[in-house]
Amino acid sequence: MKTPKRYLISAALPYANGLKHIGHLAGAYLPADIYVRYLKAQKRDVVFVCGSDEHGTAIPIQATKEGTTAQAIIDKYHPIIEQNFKDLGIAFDIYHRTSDPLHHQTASEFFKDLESRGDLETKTTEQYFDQQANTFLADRYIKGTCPNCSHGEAYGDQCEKCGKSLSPEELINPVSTLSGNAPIKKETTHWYLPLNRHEDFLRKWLLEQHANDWRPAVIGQCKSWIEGGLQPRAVTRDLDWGVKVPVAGGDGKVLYVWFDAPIGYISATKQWAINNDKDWKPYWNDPETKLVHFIGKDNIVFHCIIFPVMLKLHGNILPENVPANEFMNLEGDKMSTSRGWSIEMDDYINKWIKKENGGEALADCLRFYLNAIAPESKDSEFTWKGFQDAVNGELVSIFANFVNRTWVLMHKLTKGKVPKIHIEYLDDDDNALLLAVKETKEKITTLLEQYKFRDAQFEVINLARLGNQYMQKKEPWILAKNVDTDPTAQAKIDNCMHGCLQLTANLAILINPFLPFTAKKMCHLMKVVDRMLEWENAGKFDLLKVGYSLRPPELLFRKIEDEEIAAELAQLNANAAAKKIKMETTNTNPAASNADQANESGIATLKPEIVFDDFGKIDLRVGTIIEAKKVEKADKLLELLVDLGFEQRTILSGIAMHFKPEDIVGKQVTIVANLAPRKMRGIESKGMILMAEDAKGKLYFVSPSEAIASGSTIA
RNA sequence: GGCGAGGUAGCUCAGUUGGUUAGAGCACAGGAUUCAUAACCCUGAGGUCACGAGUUCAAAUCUCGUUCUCGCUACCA
Repeated sequence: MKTPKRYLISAALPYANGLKHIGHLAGAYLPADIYVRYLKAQKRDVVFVCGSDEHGTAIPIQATKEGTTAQAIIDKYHPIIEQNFKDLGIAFDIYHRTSDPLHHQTASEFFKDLESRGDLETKTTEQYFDQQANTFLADRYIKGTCPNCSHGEAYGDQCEKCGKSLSPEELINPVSTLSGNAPIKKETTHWYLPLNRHEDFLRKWLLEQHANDWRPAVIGQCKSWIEGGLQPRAVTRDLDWGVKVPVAGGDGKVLYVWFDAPIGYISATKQWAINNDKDWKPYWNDPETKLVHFIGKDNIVFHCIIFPVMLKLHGNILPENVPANEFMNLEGDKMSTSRGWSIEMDDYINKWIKKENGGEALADCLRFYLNAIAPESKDSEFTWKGFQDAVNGELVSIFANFVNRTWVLMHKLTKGKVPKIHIEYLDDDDNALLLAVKETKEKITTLLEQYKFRDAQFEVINLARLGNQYMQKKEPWILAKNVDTDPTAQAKIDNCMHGCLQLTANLAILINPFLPFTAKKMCHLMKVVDRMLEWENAGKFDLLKVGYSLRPPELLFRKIEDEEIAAELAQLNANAAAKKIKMETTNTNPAASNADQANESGIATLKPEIVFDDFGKIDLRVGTIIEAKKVEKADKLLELLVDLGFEQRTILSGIAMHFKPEDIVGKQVTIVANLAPRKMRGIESKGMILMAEDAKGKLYFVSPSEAIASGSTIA
């Protein structure tokens, strides 16, 4: 394979609305960092970009909630996240932010370019509008009951309780978070990216060219999208937080956050170029540049479908690969910051690294374990016990112990110096060791080029294991007892120690992409400069010069104690319990903890007052369910035949998860009889059945207290 | 409901185009050793490859069906 002229490596822009957890780290940042460190050791021309994603609707919402400004929020989290990455050895060449003027300018120009060439369409649709606040409501500004889990405070784009992605239309009882009023629908015009125009391109590029060299999950997901029929996607929103739409008619509108965020990779590159007096253009325009996006699986569609279309239209290069990782779970459950079930990078840093017995070594311990269980092909699971086992059992016992016993022996048996080689006593074991180092280097190189970081790291540990075996076989501590009687003993000791020392130097080079702090410390022990860590030096056995005296032994890592693990587990459970109580007391479902006062804070904010005439428009009737069956290909819909006395109608209701069809036949219910018909799943529904819902999401029919004639009016 | 990815030893995972007794690490058991952070080294035990059919001389691998987990997506008037 031809070596690319240069590389542009990106890691997903973290959203600057809070702390990021180790799942994020394992998903995108750590693999990206390993790859970049490897490339740099290969002396390749590479730029590693990242930055805070600071737009989107969640941030101003959060600001309102916390009584502060959007700017204050991003100004709070941007530096923390940036520092967290630094503390964990994630070495971006630039950590930029999308609120920077340079980014606004870059994103603006990008949009204008596409718009001027007719690559965007405009479309007028109805969107939720808050009359009191006189503004359109972005997804995040609408709250309501989650249709999936019945959580009372789901947002228009996602329910934070069950994590389901939503659209505002799906919410039950939508309410504006600005005024507390129910929103109305109003027309608005937006720009769209017509993905449907690029189906052929995507098919060819993804499904033909990259069918075999991209990860199956990535290709599978893309295929699913393409086969499902590509739709134009809105690229603007009615909002005032973000990059202003820079063309006529764009007043009061900003670029949709997903449109502007990936452009952040480009503006970050520009900023890097300015800082380093370089030209950014080849990194995004020259086909000889290899572009790789590191992301989590939730980002696949944006990076593999939408952004590539944007790049193609704008005349940029396309990603060579998008090695998306799956998710990392924690102790048997999904990681979630809002539920308190996660390990924040910031917490880990404060608890483990910035402690007396911590330090950079503990950063490498986390890197080691996260990479060892990286969810490269399927979801994986972080357990504190697993962390302890991996660190104590492999990193300390195999790797660090080899280095330590080498150092101790070297000081005991060869005066703390690199001994000379006695060629006449070299044997097959010595040759095998050298050969193994060379082979391992090749293996690791191949694995890294294939984004198989977990396997690559395993090979390094294996090489250290081989070192232990080599030393065990040579037994220099036994030979040392015979130095006086056996004239060859010292020579054999020298050869063994020489081999072990050169192996250590090689281990430092090979472990460097994964555990940079450790590699640095090993350089310190060996008294060599960092340049020794260049990849081309791996496989050489003359890295440490004969006669050179090295530093006294020093442990690379400490062991993780049982009590520390127990404390973390206790903390995790305490956090989750605390968050749970908080959620239950602050959200709309007090009944979960106090069933007697179910309406303490109300299921939803009271809707705005209406006049009697408004009410009079609604024709409520008593109906009797005479038939009920499940709608095919729908999980939640029941098709009901309801007798209204004067006629029988088909009414669809989303209650299939709560009631079995046979159990509700004969039930009398309240019907909105004059609601406009609506087609769902191909069946027309003429009316609506009223349901009451309790705090736990359980549904109840609203029925007359005694049997009454079907069709009776309700007022 | 549709689509995608998974289900392999107690745990975490490998298994290339179907080819002898299905691999590794951890954990476990036994042995050996003491230079080393009770570390290392050797040996061992362990799996109906989710389940059921089919294709084949031969299936963890290919086909179909069933089932479970995760993700995306549709349905809630």
